[in-house]
Amino acid sequence: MFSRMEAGLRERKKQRTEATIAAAALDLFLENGFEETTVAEIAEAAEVAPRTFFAYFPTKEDVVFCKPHDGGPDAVAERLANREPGESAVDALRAFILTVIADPDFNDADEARRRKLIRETPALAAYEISHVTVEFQRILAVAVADDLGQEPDEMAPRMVAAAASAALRAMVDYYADTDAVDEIEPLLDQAAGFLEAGLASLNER
Amino acid sequence: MFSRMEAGLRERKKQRTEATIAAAALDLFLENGFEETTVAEIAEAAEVAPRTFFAYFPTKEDVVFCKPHDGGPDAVAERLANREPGESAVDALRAFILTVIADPDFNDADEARRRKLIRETPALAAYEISHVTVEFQRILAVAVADDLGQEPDEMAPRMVAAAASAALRAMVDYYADTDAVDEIEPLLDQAAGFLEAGLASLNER
DNA sequence: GGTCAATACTACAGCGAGTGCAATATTGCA
DNA sequence: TGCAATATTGCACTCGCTGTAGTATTGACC
Repeated sequence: MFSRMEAGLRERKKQRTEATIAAAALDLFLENGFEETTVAEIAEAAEVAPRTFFAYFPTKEDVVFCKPHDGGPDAVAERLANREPGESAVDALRAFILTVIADPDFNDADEARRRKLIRETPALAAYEISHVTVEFQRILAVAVADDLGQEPDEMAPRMVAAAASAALRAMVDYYADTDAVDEIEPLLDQAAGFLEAGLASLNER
Repeated sequence: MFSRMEAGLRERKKQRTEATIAAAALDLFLENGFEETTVAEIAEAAEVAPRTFFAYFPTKEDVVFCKPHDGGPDAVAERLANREPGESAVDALRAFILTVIADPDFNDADEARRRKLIRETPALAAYEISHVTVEFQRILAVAVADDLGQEPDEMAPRMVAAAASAALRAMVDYYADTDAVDEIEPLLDQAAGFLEAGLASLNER
């Protein structure tokens, strides 16, 4: 009755079903491609009715972005919110990214293939850029606004957050394109320096 | 026979049909919303068969982005390519934007409603961000690479281009949100300053 | 252990976007 | 006028996704 049951059988089974569907979907996507895989096929592989897929995931795209790992929005937000008083938002972000890419989960082979799939599938790239990125910008804007002593909905924080988000994305893409001929840390330093310098210019007014 | 006929009757009629479909679509979108409007309805309004719609536009979204006006990709590319030797890419971009927003076409009421529709329709915003923006970044990267004496596919130009694109988008969104309580020119100056300062930091290495 | 309500699952019917294909109408040119 | 190119259409189909209503499972309480 109380909704605060630690883990009812029902709840656990739902989670297992969700995980099964997600795993089946990812397998098929990686094997045959995202567009080439049909929801009916995923359902069959997961041994559920096609209709059930949509009880767990609102769209076919969502199943690729349901992972709570690799520094989801909440993790960044927390790291930025709890940063040391002297630490700038950009520094905190830089530090956070370093911890994320050092995480074994991030360097996992399946995780790498998943990111590759997203990058190479227009529909997934579009989804990520217009869902994940927007949320990311909102979080960044809050931290930057704090640094600047402004509100998050003012021009400067939003602009810096947008630029930072785009710069990081460009960095990741570059890293992926060049297949790690460069190390990522200097790239990150460049990006951080770029942002800090821009921020300083905004502060000078 | 030669494809260099100035304007065959056939060609002109095709253009007219395309314009008719686009106009009918825009009208319906603005009246009833993008999602609420069906391709069948558009076709009916334009007096063509539903199938014909897809002979002119690959998707329902494309019909919103077929305008050659408001500084399409080619116009920016040309302005950046033909800039004065002393003029930086960011300066040229800044100047270009000023001419665009001064253009009567840009301040046209229908054009404003079209941009509003795009901003407020998730599917259209996603389309724009993942088609228009990507192209825009490519163009910017070329110009920035020129300034930096690097290749367009290197890290710094791509990052700056991505940041610039995002910063400008943030600026436009801010401008739209606040409904022009601020003037746009100071905002543009802020954005340009931000980018120049960041660029300088990349150059110092 | 049996009963009952909540809820997870499923089948079915249907909508809208988008495509391939073959038939038909229109157009430009000889 | 007649012919070839091409524009337009109708049709049948796939796929993502939704509403609805019926069935099965589950957990709590007796």
